[in-house]
Amino acid sequence: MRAEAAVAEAKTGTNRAATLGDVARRAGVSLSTASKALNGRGEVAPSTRERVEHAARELGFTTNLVARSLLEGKTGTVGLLTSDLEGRFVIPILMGAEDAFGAGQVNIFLCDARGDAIREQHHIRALLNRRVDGIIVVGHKTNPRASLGHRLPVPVVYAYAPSEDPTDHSITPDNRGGGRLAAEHVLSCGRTRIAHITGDPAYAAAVDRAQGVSDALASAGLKLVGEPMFSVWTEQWGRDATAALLDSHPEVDAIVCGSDQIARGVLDTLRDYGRRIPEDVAVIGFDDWRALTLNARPPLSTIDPGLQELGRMAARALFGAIEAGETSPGTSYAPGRLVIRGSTIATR
Amino acid sequence: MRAEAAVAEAKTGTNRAATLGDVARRAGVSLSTASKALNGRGEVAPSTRERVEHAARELGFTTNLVARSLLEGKTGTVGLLTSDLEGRFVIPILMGAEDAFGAGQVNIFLCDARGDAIREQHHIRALLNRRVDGIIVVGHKTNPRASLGHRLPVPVVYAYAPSEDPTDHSITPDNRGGGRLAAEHVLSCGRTRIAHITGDPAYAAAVDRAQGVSDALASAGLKLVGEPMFSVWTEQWGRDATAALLDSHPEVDAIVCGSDQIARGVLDTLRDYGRRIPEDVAVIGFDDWRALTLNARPPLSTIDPGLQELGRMAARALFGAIEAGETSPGTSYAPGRLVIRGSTIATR
DNA sequence: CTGTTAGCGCATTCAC
DNA sequence: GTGAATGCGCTAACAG
Repeated sequence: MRAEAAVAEAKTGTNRAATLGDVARRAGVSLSTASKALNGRGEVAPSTRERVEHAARELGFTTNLVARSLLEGKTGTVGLLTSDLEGRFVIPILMGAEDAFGAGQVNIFLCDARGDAIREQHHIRALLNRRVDGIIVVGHKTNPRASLGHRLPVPVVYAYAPSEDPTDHSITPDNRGGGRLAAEHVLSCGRTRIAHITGDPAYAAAVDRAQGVSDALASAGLKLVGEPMFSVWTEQWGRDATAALLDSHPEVDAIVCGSDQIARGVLDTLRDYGRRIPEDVAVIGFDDWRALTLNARPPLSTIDPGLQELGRMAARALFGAIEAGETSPGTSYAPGRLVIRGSTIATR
Repeated sequence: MRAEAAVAEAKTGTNRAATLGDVARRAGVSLSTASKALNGRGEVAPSTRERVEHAARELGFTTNLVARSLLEGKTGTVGLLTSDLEGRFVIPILMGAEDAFGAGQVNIFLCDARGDAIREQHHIRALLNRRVDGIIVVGHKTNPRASLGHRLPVPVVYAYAPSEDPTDHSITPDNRGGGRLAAEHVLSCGRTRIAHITGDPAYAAAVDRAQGVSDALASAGLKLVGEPMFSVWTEQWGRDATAALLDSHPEVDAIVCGSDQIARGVLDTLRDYGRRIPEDVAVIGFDDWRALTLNARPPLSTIDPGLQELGRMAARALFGAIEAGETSPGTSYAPGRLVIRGSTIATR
């Protein structure tokens, strides 16, 4: 028998956890008085409250939220449905949501659909059967995704990947703004011959960031050196693309990258070709993936997409929707933030 | 009013979700018959079962697990308490646990204590109040951690970081075995002048892996070139350590690294010094952090610590303990796996 | 101020 | 085969 069970048995005469009834009996009051005393509702004589609290402490009583949930019709839980946990984007969002909720006594059910629609449906069913108060759907790309529809009995907020349905509430990173920030930064460093190497054009993130870069250059009356170079999100591509770029446009003095991984590859090839960073060529990444940026040579300037804040925003939006009984439609954008390191401004 | 509420109202005459009572009424049977019909318990006439199922479908009835939990005294939920979500170790473990449980209709509450003991206590309280059936505690280092004690009313399994208390049930990576695997591999490649560069000696993982490396060399009648080099878990240290190593022991023909990050730094310095990899020096990492290993030049051989499997083991252990009513004491080790890539065996 | 009563939604006896 | 009654643990009216 587990130790606690023994304790409970010794104290209550049974081997189950103490209930409010046990507390009431021990304190010599009724159930409802005990309830009021512990929850601070209604008028209870200070002396009784004290007695009840004492009894509760002695029995190790903790209120059964399952029972309370059944009664109140709200559970104080939400589901977080992700399509791939492996992706590193989900985690900061999850952390943000966790801490926005954490304060408010909400607990999160985590479900990973592994990118499979069937499994997603299955999880939604399970969450609804558990009577979660709301659901956050986190995608792994910023491309709009299918809506869960409006037939669900609880509010839904879409994070990272916005819903295709504009009447849903979505929160997604401001990639276009982030691209603009990156380009404006290298412009402000006096660079004028700027190239852009980025990832898979099937990702909205790649396209949006590239657009932001173009916007910034256009505002400065400039154009990109060559065309934006789209391919895959890897260091390898960063290396290869840079070699090609130096061949065709040796005059380049800054490279804005679509991701930190690509930027790492870019740095490698620049070194191999004897270009000094940032003196000859400035490099800036995107994502602020610390494991990559902090250890680069030199440390990589980048755009922090603010995912944790995005998670907080999602949690707050969902919370508001739960209170209000419905979500407000529309897409919000989580702002990115420029992080300057040695790859754009020389350290000394 | 949300769409679903409207639906429910149209169908049941109220704006709440359909209950078993609604189904029973609509099917013209009693509550208990409806229950039996839907759960396949007891003897129910095929025709009435059909009628009940039909009614349930029409009303969009889904059984309320909160009510069932209250009744059965089990919730089918478990808590996963982690001390830092940022660390990349937690995620695969979480995934493993999710999928081991997923099949069995168990849902996971995720809690991040951010490495703070107060917050940890707070989360434990919350989880117990929600009447989880068990808890998995995931640490971010493999150093033994404080036990939650045996006074909890539910079983606890410790994953990654084992409990200090040997009567708890813990599952942790076999780092010593992993170190051995790594060293045996480079030995099998014909290397004999082997060095070890690794991370923070305050981490049991560093010490255990180093021990495994020594074990393997000793079995082969060899000794490490120089002493194991301990410092921090960064690429920067990998680079610096390698430079020092090549200075003091230019004859080195293999470097076993304590992590993939360190290995990446090692590769960089070897290149800078003109050593060919793997012809002149073989390099092997640890962790199989794909973002780092696959994009290294050449791709990095490494040890996959099997964290997802560790997560599954933890989930199964917890599940067993829940059924049995108590955990079996002891520490199990999740085995690592050698992953061979181009940094130890030349590709062609 | 305190106690009695009535459910929340469901599964399970036990009679019929 | 089916249904009425009971209770899981709790809170919220109400009555005393």
